[in-house]
Amino acid sequence: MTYTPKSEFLHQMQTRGFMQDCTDLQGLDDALIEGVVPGYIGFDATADSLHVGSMIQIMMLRWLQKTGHKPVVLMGGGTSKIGDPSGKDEARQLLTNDQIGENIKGIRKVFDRFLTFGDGPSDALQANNADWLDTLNYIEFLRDYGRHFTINRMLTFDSVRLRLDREQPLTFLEFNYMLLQAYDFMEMNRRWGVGLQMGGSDQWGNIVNGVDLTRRINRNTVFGLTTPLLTKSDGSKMGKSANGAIWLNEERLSSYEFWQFWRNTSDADTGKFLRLFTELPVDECNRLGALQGSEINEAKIILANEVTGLARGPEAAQAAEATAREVFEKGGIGDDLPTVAIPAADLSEAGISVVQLFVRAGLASSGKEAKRLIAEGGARIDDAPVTDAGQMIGLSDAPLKLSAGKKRHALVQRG
RNA sequence: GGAGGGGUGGCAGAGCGGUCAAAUGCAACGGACUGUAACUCCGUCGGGGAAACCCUACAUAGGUUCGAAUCCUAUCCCCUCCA
Repeated sequence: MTYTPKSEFLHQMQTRGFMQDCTDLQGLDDALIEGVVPGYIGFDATADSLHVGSMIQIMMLRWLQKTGHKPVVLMGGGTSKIGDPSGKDEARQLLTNDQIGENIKGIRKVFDRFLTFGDGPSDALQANNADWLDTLNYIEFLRDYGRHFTINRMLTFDSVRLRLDREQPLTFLEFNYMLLQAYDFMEMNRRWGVGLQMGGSDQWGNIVNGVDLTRRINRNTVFGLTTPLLTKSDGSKMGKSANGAIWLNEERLSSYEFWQFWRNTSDADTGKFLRLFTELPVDECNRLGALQGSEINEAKIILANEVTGLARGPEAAQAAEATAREVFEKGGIGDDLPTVAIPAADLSEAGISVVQLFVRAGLASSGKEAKRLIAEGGARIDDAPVTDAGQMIGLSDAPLKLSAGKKRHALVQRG
């Protein structure tokens, strides 16, 4: 019953663990063998970067390109204007066009690392759904497309049904997201012959709607492919750390910290992450992931190097590793540690209080927290425990190493 | 439109006049153990201050009280049942 794909792309996807569901596995496989298939994934333009939660989709686009097809990055410039579709939290504040434009630029920078853009047949293409959604006319939309969606069917989709079952509100706006996303797919099929939409498994319903709509309106057969919802072995969603999200661009998160995130992968996830987020051969990923005891630490270093290499460049990965070895294996100082310069204007005669120092260095989110850290004995300066929260520290041009616990370090100097 | 229930810290969820910066669980942070892992255990967990101490907080705005997350009034929002 299980179909074994012959195309290089699907073969990779299947063996590496990217595949959850496909609308028609064999059909897609045939299309991929027959010629170049443009495939897209949509990204919200709600921040100026993406974080590791999107890595799996990014890698999928990269594989698509690597196996000879055409990745299309769809920026949700249009859909981002109406807010958060799945936000059961407080409504997100509306984004201005300028903000969305800036966000798209930032996200593009992330993709420039992973994809090759251009005009060639398998070069990546960037699209923005504002190009067609902004001018959409409600009446015409209803007349031409609304007729193709039945409420009966939409109610059967998990994304809708679960919400209704749980008696959580599902707004009309949110409900319409599905239609807009279906419209995106159809429009991109019309414009560029896009034949595949990928996404997380939570997008399944939206994707299927797009496939149906494209068939009805354009009379073209297109496909959908979803990835499993990625969770860590302890069941939590991946991508968050002490300081917040693990961003892919360096303006938001230093390469050293990015590297550390991967270095700290738990044993149980190492093999899986290697398969999903690196391009090492699957056999190698499996071998590394199966290492036992402290040996698996080498696998984690490889993971960190590979992923950091992709997202930040090989030099960044090397620098991060060198610093990590220096800091963790020798207890020294590495150049690549996050460095914070404190302007001389912020220093008094005696310097700056330790508490403030830790806050400024980003190792504590408030003075209270810094004091707590000190009281608990977790705060160190150049490896000497800080005992007095009231202590004043004089800074010079030579950096001081601040440590919060055993893992979090930063450098501070006068600047 | 009518009747009832409810809005509490990052989340979940107690409290229902003082001892409440608010039980408990999860998450987070520090420590012990280790392999920069997991598990377990211990501690911490609103903000400012070196400290004494002070300041914000239990949907919003008022009020009653010596004293309110707790009572009253109005407003907003959510849920359930009926029409």
